[in-house]
Amino acid sequence: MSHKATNWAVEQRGLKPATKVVLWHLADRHNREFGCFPSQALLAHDCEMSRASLNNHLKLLEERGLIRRIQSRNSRTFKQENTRYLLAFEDGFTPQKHDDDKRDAGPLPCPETGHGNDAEPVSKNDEKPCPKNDDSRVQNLDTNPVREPVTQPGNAQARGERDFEARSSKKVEKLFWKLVKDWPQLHGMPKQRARSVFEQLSAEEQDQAIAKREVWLKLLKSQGKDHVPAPTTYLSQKLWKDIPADFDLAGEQAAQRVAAPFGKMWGAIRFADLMREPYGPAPRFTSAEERMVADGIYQPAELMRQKLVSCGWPRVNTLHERAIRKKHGTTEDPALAPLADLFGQVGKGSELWSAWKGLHAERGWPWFGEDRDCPDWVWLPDSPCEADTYDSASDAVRAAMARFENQHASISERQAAE
DNA sequence: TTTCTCAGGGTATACAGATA
DNA sequence: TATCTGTATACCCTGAGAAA
Repeated sequence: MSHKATNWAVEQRGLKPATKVVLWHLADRHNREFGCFPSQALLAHDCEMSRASLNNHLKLLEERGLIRRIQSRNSRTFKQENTRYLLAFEDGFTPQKHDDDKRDAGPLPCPETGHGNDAEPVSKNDEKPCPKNDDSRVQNLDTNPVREPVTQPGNAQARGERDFEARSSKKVEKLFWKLVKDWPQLHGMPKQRARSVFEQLSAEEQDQAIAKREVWLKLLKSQGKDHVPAPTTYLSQKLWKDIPADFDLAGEQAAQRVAAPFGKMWGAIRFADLMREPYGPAPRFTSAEERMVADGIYQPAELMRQKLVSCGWPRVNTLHERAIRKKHGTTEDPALAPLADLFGQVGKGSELWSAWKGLHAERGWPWFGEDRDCPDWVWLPDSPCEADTYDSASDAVRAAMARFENQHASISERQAAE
């Protein structure tokens, strides 16, 4: 998550609430180093809307010039990959041109100008779809350009033949097998194409590809990615060049270690976030909710409280989501290590478990324990004394929380002083 | 070897409910 | 009552992998 991105998204004005939710979740998925590549299924789940609705909002955002979609295909398999979403605050962003731009689309929504141009209806219902529409991939299927697989790097000619003439084919073969040996998920797969691409690289690039392989694999792991691209992709796209300059094995171990889901460090990061005041998008009542409040079905304070639980701490919700749906953890924060030491395991369904659930409800915090995929044992703050020395599980939980809060406060003070 | 299903991406259309 | 909005469904592409 990038705070710059989410802050930027929150500041945008003149968008429909649902569209803003989509923008906010896109920003939430944005990574400063690697950009924004969420699948539509994930985004739709995040935004609690169907994929079709999501696409409508994405289109609106694109028309507003707030995002730009860049589709890509795997150079080896031609399979469509996750679309990259460029956000308008990113360096080098240029909005996608649309036919709609020919009309006066009005000012872009921004903090300075306030609302955009409302003179035109948002609905496009009166614009009948046209088979000639260039924007429609459905209507132009037969003309969709299909790129041939990348078999030669684009700069091969410019580089000249000198580099790979300098190495004997035997040496190149030896180096190639060194590279692909033990490559994850490659057992039994044909490697001729990868070798062909490898041979096209300069000697220097071949050495770099081999030298950077392990660091690149660690980088993928630290990003929580299950899939490891094939050697062909690694070589043809020269993916080792995407490794951030400050990312190395030592650094990765120190700063990029992944905190296991529901573990001590994961819990410390989660509770540290809950120590903040709610910071998600300000909840608003829908018109239906306003009517229910007016009819006395809901108390406004209670309804607002429920909404805060679901959107007050977006990072915590993302942690839950990733942990439960994908079994992914999060990047460790070494500064919180002392907090992680305060944690102990709590069994699902135990008295302590119920007490923790109660404390979450009391404080209006999101709780993850109801999900059926939640593990049977989860690390939660431990009480200073044995649990049976307290009058009740609730007292033990309060004591554990108090100790955590004290420790968290001193860490925050120390960080502020530094 | 062929066929089918799935998963990734997208748009078009009809419909129901909400709103002005 | 017309218009807007969100959703479901249908349809299209690609390649991978399983089954026949």
